[in-house]
Amino acid sequence: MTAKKLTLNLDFHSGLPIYTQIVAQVQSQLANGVLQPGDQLPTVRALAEELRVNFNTIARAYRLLDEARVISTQQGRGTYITEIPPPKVGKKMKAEVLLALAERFINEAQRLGFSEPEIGQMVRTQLQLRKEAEEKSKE
Amino acid sequence: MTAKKLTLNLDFHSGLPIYTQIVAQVQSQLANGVLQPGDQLPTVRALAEELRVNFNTIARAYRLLDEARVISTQQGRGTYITEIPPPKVGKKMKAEVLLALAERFINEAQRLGFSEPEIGQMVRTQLQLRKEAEEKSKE
DNA sequence: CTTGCATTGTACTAATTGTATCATTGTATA
DNA sequence: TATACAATGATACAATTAGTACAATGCAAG
Repeated sequence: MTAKKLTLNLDFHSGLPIYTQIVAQVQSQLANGVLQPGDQLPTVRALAEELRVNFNTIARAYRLLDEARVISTQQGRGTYITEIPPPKVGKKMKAEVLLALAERFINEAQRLGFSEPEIGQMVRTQLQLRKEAEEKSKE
Repeated sequence: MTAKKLTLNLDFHSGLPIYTQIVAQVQSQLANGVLQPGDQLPTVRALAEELRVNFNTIARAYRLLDEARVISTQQGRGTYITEIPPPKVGKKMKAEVLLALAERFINEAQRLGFSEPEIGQMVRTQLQLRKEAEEKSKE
C-alpha cells in the first residue's frame, strides 16, 4: 500500500460541509505540490477512520474530485491523483454549456456563503494566474 | 453527540416570548462561561422536547442567535457556539474552499474547450446580472 | 489456471438536523 | 366585539452524514 498520508485539517464547526473541506484541501495540496500526479490517496475507509467520519462522506468528496478530473477513483483498486491534466477535448462550444457551468459554480459558492465580489475576485485571480503560467511556459 | 446539556429556566407566564428567553439565557450562559466557543447546543428537536415547546420556537431562537453571530447553525449538522479564537484559520479555510470551487469550475470549462477570456467574461456577466436583480428587488 | 477471499469503491436507503411556509392561538386595542 | 399582530405550532422539505448491501479488482492458495 503506497497511499500517501494525506494530512487534512477539518473544522467541524465552520459551517462548511466535511466533504467540501476535503475537496478543497486535496485540490489545495495538489496545487501546492504536496500531492503529485500518480499519488495514491488513502482508501475511503482508512481516511474515514482517521478523520472520524463515515466513509460515505469521504466517498462523496472523492466522487466530486473524480468528476472534476482531479483524481481517478477505481473500484477495487483505490484512488489516485490524475496522471495527466484533463484533455481539452472541447467540441460543444456552445455558450449555454459555459453558462450552465458558471451558474452552477456561482450558485454553489453563494450557497456556501460567499459574496458576489468574493466570487468574482477569486475567478479573476485564478484566471490571471493561469495566464501568467502559460506565458511563462512559452518562453 | 457531544451536545451540552443546556439547562434553561423558562417562565411561561412572564409575558416574555419563549424564544426571547432562550436567546437571553444562551447569551447569558456564554457570558458566564457556562457555554464555551465550540460547544454544540442541543438540536432544535431535543431542546424543544425537553422544554415542552415546539421545535420551531427553538429554531427561531437559534436563528436570532445565529444572526447575532453568537452561534452557527448548520442544516444536517447541528448548532455550535461560534468560535472566536481562530478567525484567521476560518477565513483561510473559507478562501481555500472558494479557491477549490473556482478551480473545479475553470478546469471543467477549459476541459470543454472554453478559453480563459470566455470564462472570465461569462462569470462577470452572470455576477452583474445577479447584482442588478438584487438591486431591483430592493426597490 | 481456477477459486476463494480480502480490499476497495458504489449505490441505495435511512437517520439526523435545520429551514421554510402557512395555520392557529392568544392578546391588545380600536 | 372585531381586528390586527405577535407568538407558537404543524407540516413538508432540504442538506448532511451514516448504515447496509453489493460489485469490481487483485492476489494468493490450491
